[in-house]
Parts: sequence; C-alpha cells; structure tokens
Amino acid sequence: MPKIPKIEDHRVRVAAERRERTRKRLLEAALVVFSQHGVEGSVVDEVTTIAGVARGTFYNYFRTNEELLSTVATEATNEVVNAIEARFDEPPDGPPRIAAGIRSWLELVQRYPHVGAFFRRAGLYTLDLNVRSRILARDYMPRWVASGKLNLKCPELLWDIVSGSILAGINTIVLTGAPKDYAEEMTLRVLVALGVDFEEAASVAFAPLEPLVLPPDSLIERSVARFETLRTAAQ
Amino acid sequence: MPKIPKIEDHRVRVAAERRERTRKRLLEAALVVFSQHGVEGSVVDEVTTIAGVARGTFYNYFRTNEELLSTVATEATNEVVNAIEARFDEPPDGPPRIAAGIRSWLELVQRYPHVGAFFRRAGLYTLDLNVRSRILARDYMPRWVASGKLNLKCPELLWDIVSGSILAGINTIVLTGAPKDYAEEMTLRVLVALGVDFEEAASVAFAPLEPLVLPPDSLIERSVARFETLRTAAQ
Amino acid sequence: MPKIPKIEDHRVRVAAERRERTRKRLLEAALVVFSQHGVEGSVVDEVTTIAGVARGTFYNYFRTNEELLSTVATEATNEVVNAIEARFDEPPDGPPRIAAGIRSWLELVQRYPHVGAFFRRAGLYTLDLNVRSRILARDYMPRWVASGKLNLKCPELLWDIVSGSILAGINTIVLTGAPKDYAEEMTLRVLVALGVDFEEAASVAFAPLEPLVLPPDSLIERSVARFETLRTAAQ
Amino acid sequence: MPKIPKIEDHRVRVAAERRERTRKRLLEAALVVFSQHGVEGSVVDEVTTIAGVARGTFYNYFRTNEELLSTVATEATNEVVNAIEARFDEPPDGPPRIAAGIRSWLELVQRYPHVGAFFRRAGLYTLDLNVRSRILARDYMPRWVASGKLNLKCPELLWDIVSGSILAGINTIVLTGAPKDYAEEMTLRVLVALGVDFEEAASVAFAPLEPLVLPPDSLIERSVARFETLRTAAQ
DNA sequence: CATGAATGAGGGTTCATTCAT
DNA sequence: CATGAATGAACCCTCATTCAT
Repeated sequence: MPKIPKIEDHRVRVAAERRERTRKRLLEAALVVFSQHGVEGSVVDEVTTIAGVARGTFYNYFRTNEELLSTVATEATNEVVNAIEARFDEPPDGPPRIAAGIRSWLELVQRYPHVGAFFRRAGLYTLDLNVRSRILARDYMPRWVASGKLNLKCPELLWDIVSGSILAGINTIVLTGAPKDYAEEMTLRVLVALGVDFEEAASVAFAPLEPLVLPPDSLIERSVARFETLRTAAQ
Repeated sequence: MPKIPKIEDHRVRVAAERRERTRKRLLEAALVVFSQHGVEGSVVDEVTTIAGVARGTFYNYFRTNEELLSTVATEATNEVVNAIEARFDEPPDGPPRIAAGIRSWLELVQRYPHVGAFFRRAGLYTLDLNVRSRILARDYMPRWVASGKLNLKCPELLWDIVSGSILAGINTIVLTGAPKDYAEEMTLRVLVALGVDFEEAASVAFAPLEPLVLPPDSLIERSVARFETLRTAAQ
Repeated sequence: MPKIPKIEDHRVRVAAERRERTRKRLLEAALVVFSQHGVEGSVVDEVTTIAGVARGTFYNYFRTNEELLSTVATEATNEVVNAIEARFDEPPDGPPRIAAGIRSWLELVQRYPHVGAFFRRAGLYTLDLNVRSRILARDYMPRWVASGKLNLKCPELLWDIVSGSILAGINTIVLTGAPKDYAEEMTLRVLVALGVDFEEAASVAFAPLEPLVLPPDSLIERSVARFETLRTAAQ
Repeated sequence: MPKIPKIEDHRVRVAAERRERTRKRLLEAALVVFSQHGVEGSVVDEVTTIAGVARGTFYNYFRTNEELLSTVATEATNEVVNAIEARFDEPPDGPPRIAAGIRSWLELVQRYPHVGAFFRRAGLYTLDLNVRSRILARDYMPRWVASGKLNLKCPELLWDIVSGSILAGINTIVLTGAPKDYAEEMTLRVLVALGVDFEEAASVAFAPLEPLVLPPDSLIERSVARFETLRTAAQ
C-alpha cells in the first residue's frame, strides 16, 4: 500500500495548506480593519470582504470578534518582539535592549502607518492582555535590576513608564507624524527616567540602528497589500 | 405688571433648575456606565435606567451617544484639571505643577475606582480630544521651556511621556491596585525624564500633598452614589 | 392638582392599551404561523409580518421563539378549557364532563381548521407542558375515581387514552376531514375504554350539544381574520 | 476472461459492502441524533461526527435532511412492525394482534429509552407518513371488521384510538417512566374501546408475552452502541 | 418636556449544501 | 467514494433613534 498513504498525505496536506492560507488572509484583513475601526467595532463583515472570503468562513476560524482581536494582537506583537530580539545574538541586559525596543516600535509605526493605527487602538488592550510583556520587562533587565543602579522601589512602574511612553508616542506619530529625532529623544528621556545617566543614555539612544527586519511571510508586511487594496477600493 | 413677570420668572427658573438636574443625573449615570461597559458599549438604555428617566428624555439633552461621551469626558476632565489648578493661587511653572498633576490624577483614581475605570477606558480618547488641546506642554510650562534647562529638541514628547505614564499608571492602578508610593515614584521618574535632577525631583515628588478637593456639586462625587446604587441593584 | 394625575393616568392608560393591542396581534399571528410551519420552525419574521409590526417589536414582548410558543399554546388552551368549563354551572363529575371535553375539542378544530392545525402541531408539546392538564384529569373525576367504578389500577393512563385519542382525532380531522359522527363515536369509544357501559356511553356521547362559545375578544376568533389575510396575501 | 471478472466481482462486492456499512452507520447516528434534538433540529454535522465520516460523505447517501429522517423513520418503524408480525406464523385477526402491537411498542421503548425518545419526537410524523399508510385498521383486522362485532360506524377512528394511545403512552414512558402493568392496562382499555368485552380483553392483555425479538443486524440495536458512545463522550 | 412603544438598520451566528482535491 | 474547506441564505437579536401622546 504505497499509494493510499500518499493520497491521504496529499489530501491532508492540501487541505491544511488551504486552511492556513485562509487563516492568514483573515488575520491580515483583521489587522487592517481594526486599525481603521478600533478594536471594539463590528468587524466580521468587513474582515471577510477584505479577506475575500464568505461571511460564514470567518466562523470556521474564530468564534468571536474578541478571539480574532486577541489572536491578531498576539501574533502581531510577537512578530515585532521576536524581530527586536533577533537584533541580538545574545540579549544584552539593560539600556541597549530597552533602547532597541523603543526605537524599533516607533520606527515600525512610522514605516507602516496602518500598523501604527492598529497598535494605537489595541494599545491598552495589549497592555492588559500581554502579561507576557510585563514578564518580559523583568527578563529584560535582570542583571541591571540586580545591580541596584536603578535605585528602584517599584520595578513595575518602570514598565509603566516604558509602555505608556511608547503608546503615547505611537499615538502622536499616528495623529501628527513624528518630528525629527522623535524616537531617539524619547528613548533618551525614558532611559534617563530609568536611571541611566544623561551622557550614556544619549549615546545609546542616538547610536546607529538598522531598520527592523520582519520575518519572511510576515503578517505585518502581508497586511500592507490588503491595506492598499482597501484604500484603492475606497476611491 | 409687577407680578406676572415674577410668576414667569419663577416658572422659568423652576423649569431651568429641573432641566439642569436631569442633565446632571444623565451625566452621572453616563460616567458610571462608560466606566463599566467601555466607551463603545451600549449605553442609552442603561444610562436612562440609572438616571431614572424615560428613554426618550435622553434625546432632549444629547443628540447622540457620541455627544454624551464627549460631554461627560470633557466635564469630568475639566473638573479634575480645575481642581489641580486650584491648588495654586498663581500657577507655578515647571516641576511643582507637573508633580501636582501626576500625583493628583493617580490619587484620584485610587480614591474613586470607577472614575479610574472611566479614564482608563476613555484613555486615548480623552488624550486626543480634550487634554491634549488644553494643556500642551508649551502652554503648561512656558517659562521652563523658554529657560532652555530642559535641553529640548522636541517639546511635544515631554507631554507624551507625562500623559502616557499617567495613562499606564491609571491602567495599573485599576487592574492591580497601586503599590506603596507608586504615585510618588512615578512622579520622580517622570520629572527626571523631563530633565529635573534627581535630588530636586525627589524632594518635589515626595513633598506632602493634600488630597485633591473636588468642587461642591462635583460630577465625580455625585456619580459615586449612582455607582453604589448600581452595585446594590446588581446583587 | 387635579390635572396632572389625569394626564399621567391618561398617558399610562393609552400606553398600556397600545401595548396590549400589539401583544394580542402578535399572539394571533403566532397562532396562525405555528399552525402552518410547525412549532419548531423559525417564526419571528413571519409573525411580525402578519402582525404588521416591525421585527424589533417582537423582542419587546417575547424573548424567544419558545416563549412565544409557550404563551400562545397556554392562552389558546386556556381559552378552550375555560369555554368547556363554562358549559356547566357546576362542573359535573364523570362521563358528561369527559364527553363535553372530547366533543368540544373535535368540534372546535372542525370549525377552525387552522386552530386544528395549530393544536395538531403543538400536540405533544402541550401534552408535556400542561401538567395542568394532567391535574385537570384528576380534578375532573374525583368522585368517579373514588367510586371505584372505573376498576382502575393506574389512573394516569386514562388521561393518556383521552389525550392521545383527542390528538389523533385532531390529526385525522386536519388531514382528511371528519367523517360523519366522528366526534360522537370517538367519545363513545373513549368512555367505554374508561369503563362506562356501552348504553350509557352512547346516550352521553350522542346527546345534543351546543357549539362551544368562545369568549368575546377570543384569541382564536381574532386569529381567523389574520389567517384569512394570510391566505389572501398568498394568492 | 475467467479471472478478471472474479476480481471485478470482488471489487464490486467489497465496494458495495463498504457502502452499505457506511449507510448503516449514518442511519444509526441519525436515530440517536433525532432522539436528542428532535426531528427539526440541526443534524448533518452531528450525524457525521457520530457516524465517524466526513461531512461531505453524508451527501453520497442522502440528498437532504428530510430524506434522512424519512429513511430512518421508515426503517426503524418497519423493523418494529416486522418484528411484531414475526410473532405469528399466520397473522391472527383481531384482539391478539392489536394487543401484541400495543404491548410490543410500549415494551420496546422501555427497553431502549433513546428509541422511545425518537418515536416520541417522530410521533405524528411517523403516524402520518409510515404506519398509517401501511397498517390501516381495515387491512389489519379485515375479518373482525367484517364480522360486525365491532358495531362500527367509522373504522378509521379505531386506528386513531390505537395509535393515539400508543403515542401518548410512549410520551408518558419517556418522560416519567412506566408505572407497573402500564402496557397491559393500556392494552386492556384500548381493546375494550374497540368493543372487546372486559373479560376477554383482560385475558388477552395480561397473557404472557415474550420480549420482542429484533432482527440480527438490527438498526435499533446497533444504535444503542452509538448512543452510549455519545453519552460517554459528553462526560 | 417627559414618556415609552415602535422602529429597522446593523451586526451576529448557524448549518445545509457544494465542490475541488 | 471520501474528504473537509468554503459558501451564503436564513435566522437571530440589539439598541440608537423617532414620534405620537
């Protein structure tokens, strides 16, 4: 029986691929739609239209609006966080890592305005859900924290300053565009808030930085095409 | 005709008072409902129920949902901002004013959790519509900015750090409660970010501060009673 | 203040009357629709169309399909049962009462075919829900049962024979029409099953019987007009 | 070509057997699903899941939902009716046959509760479509009817009393369980209704009766296993 | 102005059925 | 034949808004 397994494999593989393709299209569309309508809006109809699938197809993949949002927010956030991590062979501790994070996020939302709009709207939502992010904050700077240089009474609030500033920064960039050196200045100020001294903070914040490289088959990059489609269609 | 006018006056005054009373009840109810359901939730029915008026009455006061949100966000924000300003006979410039703002907001949302929930949900919305337009960094600290001490390339981003940190702080307080000295520590760090040196920042951030005094007939304080009513009814 | 109360009364009364009128129209329409589509069908759209109200109005009165069915089945059944009771000044015990029940039901569904169709479809449903009916069975014949003449081991099954036979009778009448003397013959046979001797059963079953008189403002009679409207519209 | 035909035969036979096996599994599953969800419920998905085949496979066997219901109702009913007939070498006329029918049905639904649930829900539907057309009173008791002993004006109504009572009996058994001697008492009463005198009816109704023997490979018996599977899975 | 019944657009969700593989 | 992803008609239900009283 060499053939039957093959046929089965073939079928199974084709079906799985088709399924995966549709799922991706839905996530791309969702990112676009949430970026325009906000994360509490009604979405299914428009998502399926942009994804180019039938309404019922949506429910083969996500039970609710909320589940879609949670999925797309998680996947998009992971994509960015992983890309930031990938900058370092071995994650350095302290200022350079924080700086790379802040600058990468702000650079990214300048490059992809609809992604900026998405994270602006998903902002607090992501803040709430991604406990992971908070954990990251601690993993991010264990030696630094341990060194006592931060003079910390309350490590959580460092994370609040970092995330709150990034969020407000995204908000500003989306609504008014970024002034020159905005990302670098904000990085500098936030580092100073964390206790880094001004000179060191400045040198880290203004050090050369390659643009963030998203993974091949990136959700964010694929969503660009859908976003353009939407804008073209609207005209 | 000395008398008739009086009667008319009386009637007019009584009608105006009644109108004002109903309007206030609607705003109190709205604050409560938005704090529970979010700013995009379904609202009219519950607002009128909590306010104790008929559904149709709502439309004698607000044309739409959106107008209600905008009104209540504006009035509540103004109430807080005015109360903060009232701390000072003559608005001082620079660190003490920033410090009073941050500490007052964080103290307020600890004191009134449902108000915290409201501002958490109204977050960026409020930032965009109201505060931003009223209290831009330039207006807020003209002499300080002009003094050059801030070493600023981009004054807007100071406001982003302040407002973003407050917002993230409110979020943390609402979701997990505030750790000890949370407001003071955050104030300290934000002042440092703005370029104040650590010693001065610490002395300002930890200086004694009276609790914020809301105006008589405060929307926020009146809403507390409606909130309690709601919780009692829910049991 | 003689006027304000009047106004309030007036308003309240007008609103209540309007509400009651709409509710009745929905029940009439429901009876018609269930008679055509069966009790498990989707109904809201057609009910509101026939009742001449908007879709949303339905949900101001009934939360679900099921609640509508339960209400209309209960009200229609009560109407019939009460009309049967009203035949007697003082409910007699035993055979005459059973006979009046069987004959009245069968006569009614012949007179109002769509009501027959309704009870045919609501049949077992009504059987299940109307525990009241079972209780009726016992109240119906307390002295008779007590007399021991029935030679009963298991009083419940008498009710099963009575209700099952009526239901099958309704089914036959709806699908094929009633042969001559069908109601009387069935009454005779059921009485015999209950233990009445043939001669007595025959005299009771064939005794003259006035047609059942429904109450003024009867749901069943009002539904006739809606049924005709439907048939006219369908042409 | 003596050999190839054999191979072909073999293939054909194997295919036909496989087909038949799948068809049976679908019918078993359908019986279970209809017994739980009612005859108008949503079915295809659950039927294919319980049968362990893919959704699309269903449509290789049945064109519609309705056809499935009609098929399974017919096959299950035939199975019972044939098993009842098989009690007699030569179908006797009159009371013993009626008695065997009533008692067998009621015994069967006690033995297989989900089968009871199925027939309860398929109730009038089965009555109308299947049984009624096969076993009308006239065909069932030709000599008895012809003998005039029944004193009949309207032979159809005998069938209504029999089938209505069985249906109401199934309903009672499914919902509340059967009281002692329920089937025998009901048989007695129904025979009396048909004109058999009490003594004879009693002797027939309480005569010893072997449990109904279903055919090998019985749909009903096979469905038991599927029902148990379902209940186990639900835990 | 207050009232609350009625409205209907708008969005949510299911599931029988089709069809490419 | 079996598979299961995709389909879209058909329902479901909510709730902001209108309007007669």
